[in-house]
Amino acid sequence: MILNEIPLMFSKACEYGIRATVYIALQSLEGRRVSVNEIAKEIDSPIAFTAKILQQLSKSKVIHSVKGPTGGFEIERNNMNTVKLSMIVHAIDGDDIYVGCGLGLKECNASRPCPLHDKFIDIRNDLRSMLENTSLYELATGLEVGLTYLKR
Amino acid sequence: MILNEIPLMFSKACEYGIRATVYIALQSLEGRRVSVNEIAKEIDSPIAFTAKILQQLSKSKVIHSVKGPTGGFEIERNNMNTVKLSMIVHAIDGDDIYVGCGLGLKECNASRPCPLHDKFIDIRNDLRSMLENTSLYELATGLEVGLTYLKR
DNA sequence: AAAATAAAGGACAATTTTATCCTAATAAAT
DNA sequence: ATTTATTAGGATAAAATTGTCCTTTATTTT
Repeated sequence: MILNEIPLMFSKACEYGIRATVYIALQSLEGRRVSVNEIAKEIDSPIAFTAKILQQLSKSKVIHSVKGPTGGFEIERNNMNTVKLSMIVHAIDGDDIYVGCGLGLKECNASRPCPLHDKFIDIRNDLRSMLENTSLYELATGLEVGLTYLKR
Repeated sequence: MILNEIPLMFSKACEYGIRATVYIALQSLEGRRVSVNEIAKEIDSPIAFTAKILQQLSKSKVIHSVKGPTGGFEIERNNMNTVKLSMIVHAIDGDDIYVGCGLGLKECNASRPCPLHDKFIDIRNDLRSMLENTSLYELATGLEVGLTYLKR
């Protein structure tokens, strides 16, 4: 009898956001613009909720949107290298990953640390550098080559 | 405008659970049994919610409870070495930290990985070994010596 | 035995996150 | 110009998590 089912690292919104963005990047590499409907189908996510997240990513300039027929979402080839995972996470989940205390203390720092402070710093730094060093291009090309998947 | 405020690693329940358990361990080292009321006050958590979490930890044998006057929660000195952080987390949040996919895919493994699979494995392994190797005794003594804090 | 104290547990309320639905705005195609 | 396809955005609903309250059970003290 467990109290919670916690997401591993990201919120559901962020999981969908990352998967959607990677899918958009992949299709943009082929010169295709994609609609919310297609995205939701291809990454197996709830359509309307995904639309909200894409709205947010569009406002944050992570992806680009075009209205009307032939419209949809896309990412410029150039941006795929500059857009890092950290930007997607930041746009949706904020920066708690960078600043929050693992035990939820408001004031937790080197001079007044929680019991896990030092141990968390190491793991968080690893997570942060992973997020900051992983580009959209890298993720999209892995998909393109058929090495990775976005569904199931 | 951010969609979510996600907890860094653990649910609120788990944060309270860890803080409470460390506090109980600290007091048990002094031979004191402590009540929910005292615990909630000392770790600055909601009383009734904390009581629920302690119930859960008691059922999972992480802590020991005694009813009636002079009752309360305690942890045997011996158990402080065998009880690792991982057990507390497991009792409250389950084992998603160990098994879940970072992008929320149901089927994500070496032969059918999500785009972040490999990168996540490294971080998760670090997190797991930290949780499995950190004993309650270690955390409690840090507090005892006044090096760490459970409030604010 | 009765009173008092503390955990256990059930019911429920508040908040947050996830998710849906509908209308408005925009822009292309006809 | 009208129709059509698509994103933007507001309102609201559902589900999960967090939090409270009250009653029951166990145990000690008087």
